[in-house]
Amino acid sequence: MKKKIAIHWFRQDLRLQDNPALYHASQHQNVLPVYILDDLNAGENQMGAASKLWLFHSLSSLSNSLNGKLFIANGNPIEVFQNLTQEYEIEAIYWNRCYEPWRIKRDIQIKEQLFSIGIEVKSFNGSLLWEPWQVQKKDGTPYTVFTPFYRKGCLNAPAPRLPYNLPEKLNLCDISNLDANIKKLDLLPQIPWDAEVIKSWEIGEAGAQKCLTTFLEHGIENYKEGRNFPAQQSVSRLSPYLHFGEISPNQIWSACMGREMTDHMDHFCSELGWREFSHSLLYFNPDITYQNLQSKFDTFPWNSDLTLLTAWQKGQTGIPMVDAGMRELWQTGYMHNRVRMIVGSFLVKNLRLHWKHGERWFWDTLFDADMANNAASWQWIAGCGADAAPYFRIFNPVTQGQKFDPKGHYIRRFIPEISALPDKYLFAPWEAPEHILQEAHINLGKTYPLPIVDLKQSRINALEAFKLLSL
DNA sequence: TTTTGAGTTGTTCGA
DNA sequence: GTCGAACAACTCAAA
Repeated sequence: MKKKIAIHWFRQDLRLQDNPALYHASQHQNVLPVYILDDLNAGENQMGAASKLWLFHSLSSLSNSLNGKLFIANGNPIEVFQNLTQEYEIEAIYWNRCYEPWRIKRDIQIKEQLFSIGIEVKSFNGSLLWEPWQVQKKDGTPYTVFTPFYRKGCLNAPAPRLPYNLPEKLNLCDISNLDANIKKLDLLPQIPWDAEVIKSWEIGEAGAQKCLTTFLEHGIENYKEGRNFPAQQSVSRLSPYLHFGEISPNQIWSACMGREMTDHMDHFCSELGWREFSHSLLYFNPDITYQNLQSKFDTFPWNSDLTLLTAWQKGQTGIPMVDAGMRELWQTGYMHNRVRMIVGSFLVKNLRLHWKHGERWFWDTLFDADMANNAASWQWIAGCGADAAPYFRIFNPVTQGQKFDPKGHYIRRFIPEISALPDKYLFAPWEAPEHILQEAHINLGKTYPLPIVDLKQSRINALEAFKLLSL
């Protein structure tokens, strides 16, 4: 006699708490939790190296929480399910919805095919505060500007649901040939660069909860201003956990609503609103990962000098604030939000390289790489995205450094070779007199690069090029 | 249909 | 050093 089984398909919801699909699946007699690495359908969108590393540890953590009873597979999900249905009596498959275009397309097909062989599929919202189709303008079309999207659209819509409790019972299947070996997914890098990078993170559901608690106890009190200073501990760093679903936005939202509503809290909540906005943009414009949202940018004269790109990627541009950011990314799999804007503006406007190069690099190196956030944010900084701001907003990495890293803690942490420079020259070493450089043991062009581009001239050039677009 | 107010995050220059 | 203006013009969203 075969046991009746419901599958919970884990995707971007690697948690047990507040997991709507898992909660409902748990009401079946037996639950088989499954994770499938699907590089096949992902194609060009398959996870980058940093994401895969995070996933490895996140799955290990999840598998532990499930007493090792997580079924792991590598391949085409429909084939995995077909194989499982041949061996076991699968009653239903549960999952929480994903919103990347390729996943939507795939999931629709899977749902149809499973339906045709008599298996029920139930999907839930486990990743967004509001479904994209729930937040629309009065005329039924999607918002394209953040502020009305969030203030009018989201905040006037029904409040986000409260978090689900843990399933009261969860009878995990003891299937005989359970393949729970995460190693076979080949997620870890060939060259072992990972040990150092994951040091600053506690990956998994418990780590996500700690991260939230720490932020609400220490970071939120000065969030509105403090979030601009990369050397301060004022941002939540919840983004990778949110991407993989080790925590849900509803858990965060609900924790925020349970506290005093200050300006700081309001600002933090609006950042969750930005996440919703990015997902809405991607949902209604599925090609924003490669297509300018504003088509007038299609004729923009991008630079094609890829040696500049390499210097940017390696944190060797000779402009400390930019290099510090790029090295933080490489060394930690993360970059502070303020610095993301600085390095992004620099790539697109000063080096005038296509935003797509930045999008791809971030996709490969960020732990929190997320298709919606990444594409929407790169288009935003490039000026071709959903942005009401003027084209002449070009960040000056020197000014930004002086303003937001005034003591140079951030720069010195990531660029030790110039750490002996006095603050006055730290942000623009090329302006330092020779004797100051000598005292700091710096030989520009040898121990630290000369700037690969003239900030002032490249700004003027970019303004010219952008002006031509609006003609 | 027309009108109105407003739009994440900046920089530079000159008083 | 500090402050306000200029940098342009457009489109969005709602009344």
